[in-house]
Amino acid sequence: MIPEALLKPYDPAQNEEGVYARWEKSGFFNPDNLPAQAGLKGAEEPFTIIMPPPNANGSLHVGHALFVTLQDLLIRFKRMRGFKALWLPGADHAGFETQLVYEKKLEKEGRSRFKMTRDEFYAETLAFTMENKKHMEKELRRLGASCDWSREQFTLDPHIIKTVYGTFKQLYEDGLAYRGVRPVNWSTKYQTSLSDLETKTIERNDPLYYMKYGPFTIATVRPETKFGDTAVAVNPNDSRYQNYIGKTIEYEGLIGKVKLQVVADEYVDPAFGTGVVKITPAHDKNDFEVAKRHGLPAVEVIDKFGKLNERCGKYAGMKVMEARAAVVADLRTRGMLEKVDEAYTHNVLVNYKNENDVLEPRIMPQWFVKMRPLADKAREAVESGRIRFFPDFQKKIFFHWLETMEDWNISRQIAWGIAIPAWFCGNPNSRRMGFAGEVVPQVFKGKVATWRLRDHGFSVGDVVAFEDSSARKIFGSGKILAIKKTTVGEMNLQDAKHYKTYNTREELIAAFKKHNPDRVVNADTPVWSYEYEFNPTLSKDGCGMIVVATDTPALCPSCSGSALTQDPDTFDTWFSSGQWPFATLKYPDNSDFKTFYPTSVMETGYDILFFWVMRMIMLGLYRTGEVPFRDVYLHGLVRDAQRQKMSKSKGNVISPLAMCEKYGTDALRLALIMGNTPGMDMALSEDKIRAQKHFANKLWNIARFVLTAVDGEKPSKKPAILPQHQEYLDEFSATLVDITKDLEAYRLHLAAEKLYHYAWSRFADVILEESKPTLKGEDPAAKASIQWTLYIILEDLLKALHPFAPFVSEEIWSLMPEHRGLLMVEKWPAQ
RNA sequence: GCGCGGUUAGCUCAGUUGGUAGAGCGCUCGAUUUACACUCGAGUGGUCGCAGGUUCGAGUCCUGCACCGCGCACCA
Repeated sequence: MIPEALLKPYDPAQNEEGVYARWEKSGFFNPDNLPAQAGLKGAEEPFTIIMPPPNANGSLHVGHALFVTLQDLLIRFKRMRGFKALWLPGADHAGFETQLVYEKKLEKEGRSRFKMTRDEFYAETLAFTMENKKHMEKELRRLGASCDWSREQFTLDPHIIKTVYGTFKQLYEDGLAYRGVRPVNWSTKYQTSLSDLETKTIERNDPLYYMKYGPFTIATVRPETKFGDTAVAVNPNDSRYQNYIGKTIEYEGLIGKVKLQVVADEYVDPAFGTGVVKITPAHDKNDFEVAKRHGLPAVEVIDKFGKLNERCGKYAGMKVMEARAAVVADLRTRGMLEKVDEAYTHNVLVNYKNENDVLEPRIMPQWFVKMRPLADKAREAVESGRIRFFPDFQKKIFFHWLETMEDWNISRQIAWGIAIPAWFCGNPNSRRMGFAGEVVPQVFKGKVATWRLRDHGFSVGDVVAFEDSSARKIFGSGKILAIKKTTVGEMNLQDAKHYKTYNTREELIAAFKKHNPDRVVNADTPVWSYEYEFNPTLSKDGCGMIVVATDTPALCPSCSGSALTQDPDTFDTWFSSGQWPFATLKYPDNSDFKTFYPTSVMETGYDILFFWVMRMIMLGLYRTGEVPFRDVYLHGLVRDAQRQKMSKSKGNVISPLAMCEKYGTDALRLALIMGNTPGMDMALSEDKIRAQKHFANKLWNIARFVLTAVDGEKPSKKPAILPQHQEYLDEFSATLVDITKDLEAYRLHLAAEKLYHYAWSRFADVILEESKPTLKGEDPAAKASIQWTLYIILEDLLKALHPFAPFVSEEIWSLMPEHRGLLMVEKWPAQ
């Protein structure tokens, strides 16, 4: 008998939910339950994919559908090949991004996070996120994700946080995480710093102002920062300005007398503007670098709200653009504005999530992770082939990035995230400096020499904390008595006790170099010498100790038991998600970690190669000593039929769930696989999805035809097979071997296309047609031969198609005679 | 500026190691008591961006150029 269901047309929307429920109920998504059935390898060899946790702040988009399709394809394929296949799902709290989404929601309701307490805001965002997480999980099921829900993780789960804390503590103790005062990308709108990756540059038109600076004219787009100038710079080879180098210029500025040193630096392009640059180290990254090279102080003039501060005289309190207009107007009245180039185009740094949020470079105390040592190991892992990239060319982009990378700012001033496990004794911004000499339990006077810019800005009379050279231990506090500038060449060898006592200048220079390998040190390197009075108990404001711990420490271990204040900042979400592979597997002791790590494949979009993949490689290698995954498969972006980026505002968004309802999940999945080359963007149109719905229907009808041909019975034993039919079987076997090779080599699109063409153009259009006369004919031997052949091919075809079109294949399988088990755990039909 | 891709049929794209140019959609003509009209058959349509080179043979390998896209770094 032919199953009645098969006689009706195929209706994916009606079948799919039931099929998914059967899979989930079977427990086979959990690799621990996989049967050691005949022919399987006993499900012992692991195959692991950690799912990139979708942001739990909205609906799944077609990009999510793509990764679900690709990863589910790989997992189902390996599961059928007998592997202990684990696909571990998760959800991401997505720190800054979710905060933006939630703030937008608040804005619509006429509310603002700045009018809420931090805890209120956190609680509301958490509730919002957990609600979205539920939807998200439902949608993943709708897409057919055969992931192990029993192992699902959320980025704010307590054990994840514990792992993240452990990594941070280790980085801190190894000197790779440090609290530094360096320029960061500051968002005045959202009141947080952002990592370099969270920024983008956009082209903008701003007037270029030519202003008088004493004897010079200087071109700038930011005249309002002039109050933070600490020098002017020229190119050392610029003949026009040779006489000024090293001199100090003096002139009457807008808010009083200005004295600026003239320095020579290669950074200055003599061909641009007038060849003279104002140096504003506190509000420009390049200027900061120049300042570092020449030992110039950094003077902050813009506060965290983007307003000019008290150093700016009558301009204090004005916002940047307002101040710019005022300064320009005043310069003009006083004849200090030479000209204005209105048609000047340059690039400005903005928030990558909001182009209207122009970022302000500011020097702030933040947490940084030293990239160089981690990057070198990551590079080695890829160069040696321990991590492979698919497609291979993506690794060149990866290498290029590793070369140009700067230290990673991992602290965010946002509420929605994992709190940083650092505690300050006293003011978190209390200033610290290196310590000279031995620790002695009594008051004494001494000298310390340092050239690190982070130690700048001290004045006589300041109370500072003294730390050891590893910047981890605080000895006590001191009061600065005098500050003197000198150079390494002029330094008294005994003054440099901070770095030990040296016999020769070469030894001293070598020690400086060792202390900071990133920097060129020679006899001209500027050094500050601080005379101080050290007092181990002097502690007006706590001792300044920073405690990094995985559990909340009680009291400061350094000074006499002062209370500690936790760092109010949170981690960059990528710092925690960078640890996702080993954190989700519960490093280091859980059996999951031991079984499934290193994982097999990391499948994700090339757009987060740097944000995520690179960080996982670096942090995974650092924490576990092993690569987090062996293969990286990078897919491209899904664009619309005209290759335009999909966006709500353009109205060209294809909603994956709507497509599932309309054409079936299999159709959507097939459309996302076929014609999608690894690492390249793809164009997706509704037409393409519709075409794949036709394919699913074709399969349904193939099954109906074959089952009709065998009268609904499985042929009981193999008859003598006619040579022509044997050819059909051999040809199909060869196709399956070919497809298997494609899948193993991540040529997923080719595998799908070959199966499609075999099923449709070969099996249906030729073999089934050719079989018709035999089936109707009078030769029982030939009939038995073709019946057996058709049935076997259909079985294997369904198995091979299952990873690509899991729903329709499983549904047909369930309608086949004598099939009790699930197709998803059948043995793959080729070696 | 540095780096990475792309350029193949009207459109969107495949083409794994060099061996007679492919798919889907579209278009034209035809078929029909059919497993399937969500169908079948036939056809239309390409000097594979340009110029050289290697080779018996190049869409595929090498060199140069052009255009498009992306990433990084950016001139105040």
